[in-house]
Amino acid sequence: MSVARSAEGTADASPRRPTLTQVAALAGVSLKTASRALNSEPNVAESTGRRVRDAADHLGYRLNGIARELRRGGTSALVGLISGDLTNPFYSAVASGIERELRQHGLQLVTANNDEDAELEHALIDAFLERRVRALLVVPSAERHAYLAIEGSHGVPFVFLDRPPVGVDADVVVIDNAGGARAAAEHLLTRGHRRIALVADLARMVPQRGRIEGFQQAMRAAGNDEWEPFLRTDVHDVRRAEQTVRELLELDPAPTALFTTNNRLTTGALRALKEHPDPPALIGFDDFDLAEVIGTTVVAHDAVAMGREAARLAHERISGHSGPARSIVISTSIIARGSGERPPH
Amino acid sequence: MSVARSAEGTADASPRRPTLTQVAALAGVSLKTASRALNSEPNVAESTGRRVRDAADHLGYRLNGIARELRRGGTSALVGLISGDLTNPFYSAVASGIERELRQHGLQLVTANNDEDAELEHALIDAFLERRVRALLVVPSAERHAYLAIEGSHGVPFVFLDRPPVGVDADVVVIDNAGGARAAAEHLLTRGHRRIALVADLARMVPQRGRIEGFQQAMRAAGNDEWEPFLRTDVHDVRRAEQTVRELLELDPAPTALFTTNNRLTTGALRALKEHPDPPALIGFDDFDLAEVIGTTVVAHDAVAMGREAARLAHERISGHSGPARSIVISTSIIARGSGERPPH
DNA sequence: CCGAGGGTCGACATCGATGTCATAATTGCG
DNA sequence: CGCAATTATGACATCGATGTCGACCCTCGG
Repeated sequence: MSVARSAEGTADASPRRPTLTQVAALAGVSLKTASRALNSEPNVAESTGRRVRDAADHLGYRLNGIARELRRGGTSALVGLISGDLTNPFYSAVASGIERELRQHGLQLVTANNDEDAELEHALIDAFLERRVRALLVVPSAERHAYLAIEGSHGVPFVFLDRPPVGVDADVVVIDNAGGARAAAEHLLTRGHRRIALVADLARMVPQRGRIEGFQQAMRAAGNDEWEPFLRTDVHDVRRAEQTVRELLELDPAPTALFTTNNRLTTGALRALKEHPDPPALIGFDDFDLAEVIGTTVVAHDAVAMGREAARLAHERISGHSGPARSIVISTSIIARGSGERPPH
Repeated sequence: MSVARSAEGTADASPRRPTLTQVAALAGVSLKTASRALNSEPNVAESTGRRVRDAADHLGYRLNGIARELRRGGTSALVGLISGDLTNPFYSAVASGIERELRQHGLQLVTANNDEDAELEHALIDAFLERRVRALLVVPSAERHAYLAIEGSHGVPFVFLDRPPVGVDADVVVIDNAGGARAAAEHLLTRGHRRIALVADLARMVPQRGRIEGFQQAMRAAGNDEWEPFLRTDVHDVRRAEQTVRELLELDPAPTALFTTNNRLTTGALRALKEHPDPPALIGFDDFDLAEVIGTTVVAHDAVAMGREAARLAHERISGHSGPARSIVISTSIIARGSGERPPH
């Protein structure tokens, strides 16, 4: 798989954009003086400055940021983000947090979707590095990132979000997956549930593993093994989640509670439970807009803050901070809204 | 308000990234030959090519896209998107559609949030133009865009989404707002509703006006004026929507149906109706993930397609298409899920 | 009246790549 | 075998801006 390195393009019957040289010519000054005037540098006569600015306005001149960046050291003011599809509210919340934080530092966000494909992700990283991004934020799909090792030494800071990198030492911001899952499990155990179904996404993904393991720990600590027949992993989309939950509820005995390990799976579960006469208790990982309306108990966390923190780490590195890789953990909290408090039956 | 033009930055104890000159030196060839080898141009001896590639690998060389772009005509492979906050699923769906389409053409998406502020929007547009984006996609907040007129003549294509530009002639992709609203109104009228509340966002925004007017038209056509006391506009956030709906329901007589003109307002309405014993009928503009679960009737449209179409138009312009401004209308459809089919009482 | 110092301004090199054109080495063909 | 065509390579200009440095003019103090 390859990412096109340059856009195709033909066009250009359109007039070329004026350059600083043309502005200077029109104003009757040298290139350098025009540059000084437009950048408000000192030692430009008042009248000269005005002539240059008038000429620039007249021509519709706009500085060429590419040329400036090249001269200034071949590095742009862009920060790249590689994540999954933005229609997933988790990713868009992260992107939003990043964008806001970057803007405060005069940096701009470039986004790309890795389609959860490791090869595409690698190609996108290459493309971003060629584009000389100042930093790269990645919600990785790839299993290994050893190929990035050399990058660190060349000074492009990487920050990983949600999933730690494998084979590289880099800053990372993750959610307290195990803690959140443990809390959810205990929430259900406390209310007397024993047959608790765990519906999880791809077990190869680290956050999912964390949630599964946190849940297991809590069960073990409570001496409960009745949940084990109800473990379902590698459920990756809404449809399959719905189907999986339907099947779980037809078992005999059926589970009296469900824990779904991300927003997609929770959506699927809600569809399956929609017209159920006597629904099991439900807790979902990831909060969502209408959870309050539906009355869904969730393990909430602040995805926007996650993006913000990642951008902050990146900015610190850009500004010269060097030191060992740092790790930030975003805490979780249970928000009880009813579904998680239904008793077993 | 101003957008920083270049990132601050100090850093740089880190080794500088190797240049093509260094690769060439290590391989013992000229700069140009190294360039040819790495770009797989013809007329490079097999052995020379290998030496150059080895040298490049050895140094961890990566092409400087900024320099290349400058040489290639001072224009990048970036396309800018300026919209509202990505945590709003409408904007993130649009962004997702854009990103997917652009990627197919080797273009990359740069996003910025205008915070629904016209001045910031203007500054962002300036910043993007300096960065020499190939095209700019805008979900505008600003009331006027006449200041862009000169840009068109300099060849940076603009595409406006959701809201048509004012004072400029440019491609645009909009939703069939009036049609969707009319359909919603008729849907309710057909079921016998007369006292129908209209809860709308800022009336100064064109899409909102379209929805309000479509609704009004349908009411007029049906000879119904009983809805007029229940018109509420300029409700801009979830909290106020919830409050507004609560107030509406306390009126005597109360409306028997509600039409909310975007996803935020629908969310607010759903909160207000949450524990209502005898809720009014409800139709919301914009579909959402859990609408099916909650049973909310909506005026749906395809926001991802909207982004895709906008990106397509932009790409056509980039590729040389010139011609009059085009306008694409995204159609809407009512998805009946129960809430909109409740009878009056 | 002269030299120092500061204010204006311009010539030229430079960032890192690619395009053009010239040159040397090789091959091809009659 | 000799001359044209082809291949392989390099020198140099170039994209559009900014940094360096020096030239010039003016004012001011001694």
